[in-house]
Amino acid sequence: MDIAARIVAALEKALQSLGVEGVVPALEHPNDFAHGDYATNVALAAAKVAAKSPKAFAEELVQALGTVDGVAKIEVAGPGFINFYLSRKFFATSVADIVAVGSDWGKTRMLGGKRIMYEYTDPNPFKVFHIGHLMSNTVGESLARLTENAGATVVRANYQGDIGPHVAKCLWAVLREGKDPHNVEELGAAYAAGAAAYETDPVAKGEIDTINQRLYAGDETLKSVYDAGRSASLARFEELYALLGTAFDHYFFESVMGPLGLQLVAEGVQRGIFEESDGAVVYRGEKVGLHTRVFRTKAGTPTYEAKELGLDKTKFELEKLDHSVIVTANEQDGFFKVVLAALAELLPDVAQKTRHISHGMMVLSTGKMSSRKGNVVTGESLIADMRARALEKMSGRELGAESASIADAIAVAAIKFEVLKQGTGKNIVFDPDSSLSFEGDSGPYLQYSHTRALSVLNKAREEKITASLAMAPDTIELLERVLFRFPEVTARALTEYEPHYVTTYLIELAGLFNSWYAREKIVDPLDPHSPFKVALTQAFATTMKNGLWLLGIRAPDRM
RNA sequence: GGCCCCGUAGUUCAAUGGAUAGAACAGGAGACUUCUAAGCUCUUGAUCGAGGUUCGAUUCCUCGCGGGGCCA
Repeated sequence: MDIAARIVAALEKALQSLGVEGVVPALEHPNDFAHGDYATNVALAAAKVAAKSPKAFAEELVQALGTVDGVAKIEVAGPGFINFYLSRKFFATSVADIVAVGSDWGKTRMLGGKRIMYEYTDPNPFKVFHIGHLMSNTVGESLARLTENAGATVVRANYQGDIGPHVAKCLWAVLREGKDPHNVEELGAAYAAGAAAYETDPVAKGEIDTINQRLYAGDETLKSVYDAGRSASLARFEELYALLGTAFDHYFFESVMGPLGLQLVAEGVQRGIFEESDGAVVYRGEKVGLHTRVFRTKAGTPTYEAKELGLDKTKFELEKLDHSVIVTANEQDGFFKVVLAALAELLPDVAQKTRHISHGMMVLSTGKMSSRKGNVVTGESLIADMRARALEKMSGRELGAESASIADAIAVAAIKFEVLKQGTGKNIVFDPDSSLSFEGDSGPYLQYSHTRALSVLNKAREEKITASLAMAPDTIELLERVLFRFPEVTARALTEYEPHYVTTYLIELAGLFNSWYAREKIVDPLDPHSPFKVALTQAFATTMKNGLWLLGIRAPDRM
């Protein structure tokens, strides 16, 4: 039983002894360190039941509590809070645990034995990989790692739109303007041209619609140019996944899901779940408080909705999953509500285990990003910018052959941090001109703190000072008081699908470490506390490294 | 028009219904010639408006205003 559970158990017992029932004691970490390590408001909540003033009741409760192992002091404060101050011994033991557990520090068993699929990133071949995909990848990868951290087996999936109107728009321009389908940049330009023509030129619209039909029909004459464009796009995406630290287990494609979706739609029509309307097939979402969406067009082609049905089913046929999670931007919230409602009627067992998690959008400070307007910030260009700045900053240091790899890690860290520092659902206002920060609250700041700690540990080895908990100073550092909370943070981040709890935690931790580092000489042969300080540094480095891993950010040894 | 999300320092973000609303950036001041200055210390500055629920509201509810998104 961990310390929080011990305190809660003691509180429950004390409440019982005072004859108060039906009040569940909740523990929190006070905002202010002066208020202890844990606090409970249970006395405020129970005062009414006990018919006493909150403060008086809190005093009685503290009397009834007696002592709790690991707690040095219990105090009543403010309007009736009960504050718990943990003991020197507790923290020293905790630091020792972190050092001993190492890379497993922060892991839980919340999802032990479960098999969970995460689908995320979802870029479309024939279109560019833009910062929105970067965002989806960042959020999805972090959630996947948080899930693995809880003991589950995670299956990573990527769903890519290799058929549909966007492909037709691109191919139309490729054929017309003689673009090279092997060249990803030319494909991007072709898509922009096709999309623009589709809106403004009725003739072009007709031609594009025809190409779309031919693609669905498997027209052989389009095959070579289609295949070239598709593989060029996919190869380029693969380079990015490697850089970003994602390795997918499954790749799904819309071209495959189309026929499956049409089957499911046909089945749904027979069962009265879908209905025909004006030649198309729709699902009347109004019956469950939503809106109507089209699942099969008048022309008989499957819509995104139909393909999604096929995809959701396929996932469970392919893998024995306990849950399937789909991560997308929140512009798809409405889409998923309706599709999952239809799925709940069609395949209830699949729908019940499928969950859609959405994140905010990357919003440019200069206006909405659109490939037609040509103001798309691509994943590659953003990473390249950051990499150049990292290299510039590293120029004074001799990092040799590792430089390129370190610069990549820093670039990715800067971007991922920006995404993961805030609540998942919120939009990110991105200013392409003022580039991302390497200073203050930033990914590189976290990495830098970690490398500093490793530097200290290196020096400790040189000076032959080994980590030891024997001589802990009487003063308990704030760093210790925050380090032990790490598993609580990872658990909460997973439960709420909010990686930013990890991010803000790591920022606080790094600040405390850097402050302590500036104040104390850690490696000092003349200081009897030095072995303890080295252990504390080790505990910090371990926590930071594990925490960064959860965010999908590499922790280089040097930078 | 219908539905969904979001409004917190100048800016970008935090805050589990709790105690004095925290950081970072920008601005101002400073220390150190010691394990990486991508750092540290100090400092100026904020809950969109009106009601309601509650012992207590940035947080929950209603209405309004403002921004974003989705659907016809």
